[in-house]
Amino acid sequence: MVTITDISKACGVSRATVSKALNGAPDVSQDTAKRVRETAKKLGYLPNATARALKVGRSYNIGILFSDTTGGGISHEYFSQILESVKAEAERLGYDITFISKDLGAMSMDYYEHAKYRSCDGVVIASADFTDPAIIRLATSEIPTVTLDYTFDSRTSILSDNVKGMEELVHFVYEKGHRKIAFIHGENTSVTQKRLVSFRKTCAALGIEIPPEYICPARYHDPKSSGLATRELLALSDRPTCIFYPDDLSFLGGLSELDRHDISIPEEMSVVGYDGIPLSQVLRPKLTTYRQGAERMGREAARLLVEEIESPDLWLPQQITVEGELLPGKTVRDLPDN
Amino acid sequence: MVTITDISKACGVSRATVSKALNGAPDVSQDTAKRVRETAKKLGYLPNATARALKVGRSYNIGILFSDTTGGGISHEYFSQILESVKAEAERLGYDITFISKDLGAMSMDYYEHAKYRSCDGVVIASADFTDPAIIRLATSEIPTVTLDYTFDSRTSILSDNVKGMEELVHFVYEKGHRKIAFIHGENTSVTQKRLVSFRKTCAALGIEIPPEYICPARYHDPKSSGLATRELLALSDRPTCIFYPDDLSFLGGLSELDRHDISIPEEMSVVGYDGIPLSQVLRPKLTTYRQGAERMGREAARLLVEEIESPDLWLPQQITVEGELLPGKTVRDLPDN
DNA sequence: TTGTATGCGTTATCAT
DNA sequence: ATGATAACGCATACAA
Repeated sequence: MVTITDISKACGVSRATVSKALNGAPDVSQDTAKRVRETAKKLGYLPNATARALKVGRSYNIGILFSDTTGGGISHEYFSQILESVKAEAERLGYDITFISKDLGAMSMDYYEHAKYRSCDGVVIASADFTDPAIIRLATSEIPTVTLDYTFDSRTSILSDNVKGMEELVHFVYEKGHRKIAFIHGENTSVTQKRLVSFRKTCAALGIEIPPEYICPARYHDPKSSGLATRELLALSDRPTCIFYPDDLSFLGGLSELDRHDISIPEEMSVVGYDGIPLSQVLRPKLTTYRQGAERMGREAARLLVEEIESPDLWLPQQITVEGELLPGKTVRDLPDN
Repeated sequence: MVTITDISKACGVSRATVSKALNGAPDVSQDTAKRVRETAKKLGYLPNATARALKVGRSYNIGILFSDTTGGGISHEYFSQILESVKAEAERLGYDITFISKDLGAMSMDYYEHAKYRSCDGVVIASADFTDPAIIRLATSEIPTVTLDYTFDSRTSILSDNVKGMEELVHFVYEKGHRKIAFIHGENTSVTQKRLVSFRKTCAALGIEIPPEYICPARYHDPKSSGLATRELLALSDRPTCIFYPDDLSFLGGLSELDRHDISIPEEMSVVGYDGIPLSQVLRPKLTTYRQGAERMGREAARLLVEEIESPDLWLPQQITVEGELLPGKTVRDLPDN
């Protein structure tokens, strides 16, 4: 391994001077600076991020946290898109990405400890159970964090615009003539609350009354539970004409159930998803859904985290809301009357 | 930050003793060991991976490389599954995962330099253009590497069993009575070569003759190019009865094209994919395809890499082939005669 | 069994 | 403009 010592010997200057020259310090002559840079290149010198981190107390390394509890793992397209955009933006800003998890090998540590252990300059919490004490510990620690789809006090967060998304979807199906709309929702999280309230509020504003049995609980990214909810909805004496699913993947559970009852989409039942993952637009008929701005969310998360890391004195927590886009699809039928 | 110095003061012993006690060295009394561990816990001590890495020359950090050139990005399900399993196994063994890329911030470096810069103990090359000089440099360097779906000389690699996969698919459609089988293949890589040769060999063994115009070039994970290839196949005077696609995603391009010609699957055209990503089993009709053992591939890659890192003297390069599984699906029609 | 001393590669402070 | 020195936190060879 080539170190600054090697360069200093080759150039006949001290290690301090080499370090300065390499970092563009002003108090070194043009001559030596040039000579140092050239020999560094010639010898194939690479800075050692580990040594530098130890010395300067900054690792230029940010953690990213995906806990798998709610099916929010990396392989879900929404999250893999976020991962990809966080990674791209962080790298653009000179930071590497490392995964933060519980229990590394034999050592048992929680998220906070893992992040400290690796000297992460900050952490993006991309998918997690925000009631988990380990998550709370990290998010309320001295380590800069940015959360996605959840806000901690005095912390930066990036929020998908669930209120607007739900509004647009409800308006869309309303325009098509639907008045009997059922809503299958995910676990009780802040995201769910926002969507549910927005759903109710928009319906109320449009003068639609939603009977309680039209609101069914299920779990995110779990087709099976949405299938069960669908079955219950189909058993009602007064069936809805349109069903909202917690997310695109969950709709697949509903799809199987509707198949089993020989109910065709959208002729006999209209359906709506959420997320707008690529899969949804490949189904036939194309799913009517709302695409979340995952790419931009990841980018903003990385950008704001690095801002906080690099200018802590100028930093203020902020909540950024990222709008999505309605994908009309073909799964909502035009109702003749109403 | 709590360091071993803090513990040594609190316990009234030297830092060396603390270090030994914490690492379970034999030459420290039960008493002090216990006292040290307890105060460490009480003070909330966490080892500093950076300092340790600098000292011992091991970072317990492995790099993972996804270059996006062939659509092999993280958000493709095959690769996100690999990422997830590499991560899980590495963490089980006490290693963290860092992404390796080109060009970190202002610094321009290649993959090898990035890995050195971060002191990675090894790198898993999961998806890459293996003709890229930067990849070759990394894979032939002194850094331990494991490659997926490509073999470098005297290096460990994990290979999906493309020969067997293609064999099984050809036999499957042969049993269904198909004799006129077209094959759309991806870019010219070693994977493509294996699949193509296996396709030809299996057909020959079954006594099927494949006219040259039944073999069409396209690109992996690029529905558009497979759509074009499909169009050409449909324009032939003697159409095939079954089309093999380079991968499940590419099949979607063929699907659009078949739609445009009002050709129904499988009644008027049978089709076969490759990869067996979850998406393929959600399509209707379910796609006939071959699922690669992505989860196991990632696990083996991490396991063998760590073996090489930890026991370089006992290490020998090896090629591990991971079998997949045929998913019958519903897109291959039973031909009445033949 | 415990402690002293040293160095990993780098940067920062302070002389020169 | 340059260099000597120390320090970041840790682990280890060696002395006590």
